[in-house]
Amino acid sequence: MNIAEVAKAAGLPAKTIRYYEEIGLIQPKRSENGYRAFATSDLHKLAFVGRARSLGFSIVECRALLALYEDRARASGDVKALAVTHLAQIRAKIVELRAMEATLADLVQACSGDHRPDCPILRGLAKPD
Amino acid sequence: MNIAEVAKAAGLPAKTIRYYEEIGLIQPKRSENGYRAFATSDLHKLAFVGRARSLGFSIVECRALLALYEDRARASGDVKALAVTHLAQIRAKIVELRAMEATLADLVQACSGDHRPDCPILRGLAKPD
DNA sequence: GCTTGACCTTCCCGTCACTGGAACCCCCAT
DNA sequence: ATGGGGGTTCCAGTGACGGGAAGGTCAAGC
Repeated sequence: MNIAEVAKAAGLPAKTIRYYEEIGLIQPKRSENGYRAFATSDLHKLAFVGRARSLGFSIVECRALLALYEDRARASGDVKALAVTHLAQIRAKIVELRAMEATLADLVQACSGDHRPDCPILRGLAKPD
Repeated sequence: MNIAEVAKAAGLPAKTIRYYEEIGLIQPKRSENGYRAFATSDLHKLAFVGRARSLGFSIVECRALLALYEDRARASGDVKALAVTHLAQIRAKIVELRAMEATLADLVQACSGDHRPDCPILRGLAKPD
């Protein structure tokens, strides 16, 4: 398979696939003409990484997950530990965003939003309270 | 005021303040010895930007907010429009993260997390379902 | 056989908002 | 004079790509 076909099948841009090769996530063979020649296993890995990325795992985490995926002697506890840590990060981020949302929603709600210059949003940003 | 004092008062690292000067958010004067000499108005702007950043506004948005903050003839509607747009982005991000959280929590919940290799998390990442 | 256009390659720069570090200058106290 | 704690500039790196240039390759149509 050439890169465009794999890109379509894995749902990733070709640029991203080249990048993943560059950082060593996959090692596709090369045809005589220099084109990347992807095996089915490469496609599986790319789809795997794509899904992990869409769940917010970093590239470093994806690399670890991929290693576990490839390791038939893995312990599921190792996978779960990674996932649990990442889940905690997601939840922390949600808490952070919800705090921003609450503050901002209050400010927006207090602002008349007309042509006059008086603005509770700017006042809120200008003063610590 | 020198940079360390302003950094403490504004709650920003000195490095960040230098960066904000570099990109033109502030224009502190210079003392004869070449040190930055911050006015009270510089401190206010930095604190303002710091709070806007902590609400997730990008630097570009902060620049716009700062311009409105400085403009006595502003319309509060312009400020509100910026804030509303940003609020929508925050909410979209929360929705995205909650979807990740739900999927990941399901996978984690299904995984025994022991020494055995069978792992629903890896299976979930490997297959589109 | 030649051209055209779609594909592929590498390489380099830009993104965003900083952060770390090197190398050097300035000021004050001992 | 020396030491330490400021300050300064400049350069490189972060994460995960994306855009675009310059050029090689392939299949189809004329």
